[in-house]
Amino acid sequence: MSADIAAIRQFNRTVTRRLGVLNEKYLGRDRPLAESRILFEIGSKGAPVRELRERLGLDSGYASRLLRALERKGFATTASKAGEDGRAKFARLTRSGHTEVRRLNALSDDLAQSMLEPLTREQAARMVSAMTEVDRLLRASGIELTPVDPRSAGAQWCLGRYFDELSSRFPEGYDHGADGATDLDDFRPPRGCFLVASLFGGSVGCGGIRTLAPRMGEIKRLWVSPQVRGLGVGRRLLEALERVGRERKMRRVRLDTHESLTEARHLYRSSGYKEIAQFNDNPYAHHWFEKTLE
Amino acid sequence: MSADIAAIRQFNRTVTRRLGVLNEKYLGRDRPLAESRILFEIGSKGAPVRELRERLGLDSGYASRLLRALERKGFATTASKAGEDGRAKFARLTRSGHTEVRRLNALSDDLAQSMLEPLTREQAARMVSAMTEVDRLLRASGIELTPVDPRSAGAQWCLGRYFDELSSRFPEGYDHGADGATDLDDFRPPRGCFLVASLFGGSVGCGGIRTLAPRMGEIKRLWVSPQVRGLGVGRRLLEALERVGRERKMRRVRLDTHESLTEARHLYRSSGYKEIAQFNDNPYAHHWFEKTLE
DNA sequence: GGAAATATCTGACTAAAATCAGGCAATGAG
DNA sequence: CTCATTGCCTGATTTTAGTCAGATATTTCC
Repeated sequence: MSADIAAIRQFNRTVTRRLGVLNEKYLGRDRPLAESRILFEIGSKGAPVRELRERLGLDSGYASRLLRALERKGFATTASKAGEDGRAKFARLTRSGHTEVRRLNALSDDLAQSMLEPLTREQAARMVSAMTEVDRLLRASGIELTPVDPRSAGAQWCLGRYFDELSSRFPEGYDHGADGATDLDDFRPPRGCFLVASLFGGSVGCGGIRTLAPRMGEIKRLWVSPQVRGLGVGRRLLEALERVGRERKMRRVRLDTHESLTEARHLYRSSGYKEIAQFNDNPYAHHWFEKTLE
Repeated sequence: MSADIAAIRQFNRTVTRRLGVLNEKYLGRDRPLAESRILFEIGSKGAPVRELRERLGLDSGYASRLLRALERKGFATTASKAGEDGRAKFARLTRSGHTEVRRLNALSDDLAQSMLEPLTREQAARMVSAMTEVDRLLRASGIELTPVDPRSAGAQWCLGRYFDELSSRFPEGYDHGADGATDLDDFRPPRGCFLVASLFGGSVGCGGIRTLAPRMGEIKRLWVSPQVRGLGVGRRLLEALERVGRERKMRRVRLDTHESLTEARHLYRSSGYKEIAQFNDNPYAHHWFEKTLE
């Protein structure tokens, strides 16, 4: 275990030295690195200022200043989107901003190339596959679960994605209205809890637990963003929700699922859930599960 | 290939975001990060100021300032070592500097721990082994070969290590004097060339080529530091020296080696060298090789 | 011994990164 | 309609990082 920690520290040292040097050399050449980073984050489709700040971990004043600098240089514009919250602003790249991002992308490619160059073909292949693995697992380990109000922006965003996905995966489609009007307040303390999984300031999953009856909980709305599937986020959410249930003195938790959601069914089975008889009249449920909490 | 580059860029993004945040959170809490880094580099045994500067890539003025700051805070002292070059200074930790480094080490361990924590046992094991691999190969790709004067500090340092190693590996020991006084000037242009391999500002390997006769070169002093063995540095040095030979219009290169240096012999064979009859009277040589340059 | 080179230090300076307090406009709850 | 909140902006200010041109002391080369 302590050998693991030594290995991670060694990795940390090497990587920050090597990437730090290269990043500055390639991307911070004639402009502050923070400006390049924010240009990247805006991306071709633009992004809400709010999100830029969160993703890069910037103070709102500082973020504003950087955007203003980009505006002065003619690389980006920010404006509030018509129809949406007029306070929130949205940053977009201008034409020359796009050009600039392409230039940065080319530099970034050179940077990557320069890391491969000195290696033999075999070493390069091994490095790339190890990097892919580290990237995957580092993202997994960077995901944090936070209890939030189910009406909060993050929770709402996840639920939106979740319902979209149900519509596209259920052969019969999905109508949120028909899904027995679930009261969001059920997922707020003290009757329940709603968790959001987040990575680098963005939401990548959610799940809620509510009280069905005394000592009996129900888990619903368990969703994991496609970009982080296979990293064990679903299981972490499930286990965290069960922990909440235990704290609330629940003895059993139930949940239901649609036939087409096979990964979910697999997750539930392997987490100790047993299939039981139908316990509700959810028109989209085909399987009903229950687990006794220790 | 372009997929490889995309993978590296993704790795770069994830890693700088994740490690950057954690490093600042853990190590830069109440002091500039550069100060923490320099404290680390001084280490428990102390270090020459020169080396600190090189390892961290700092301007001499800036390094001096940082050391002064640490001195003011009572964490380190710098003084010239008695008996050694009076211009060069040596930095040491004070008692409270040691305490501070221990504190930083503990934080660093926590940091590593925090990366493992959210993962399952299996994921953690995979991440650690992938990190070890990335670290190895990133160090390999960070190694640069530079032609230098064989009398330069870097070259001399490597040669010192090299001769030390010969003394400890040859059963009969090694006396540099007996090794047919090789003139260092032979390895300077235009008659020859001396390469040093360096990583993060430190020297980790070397090798030289000189002119034995018109159109005939000899490679000598090929050495790779134990800390970077197995990364292909020896082969890179050898190939670079051959390239120099080609540029100098040499048609063939020769070299000799001691019986006990089996890895070297393996390297030469697999690089296209053929064993030939004894061509010199080096008392420490048992095998003589030659390769025709294309 | 004198000139050139080396190793560090100092002062003056700049740029980048970041924080803080206050301000304004849009929004939402009551 | 009012008032607290939210999202962003501005000006003032600080900290961190880094550069550059000498200054000083020591060593090395001739």
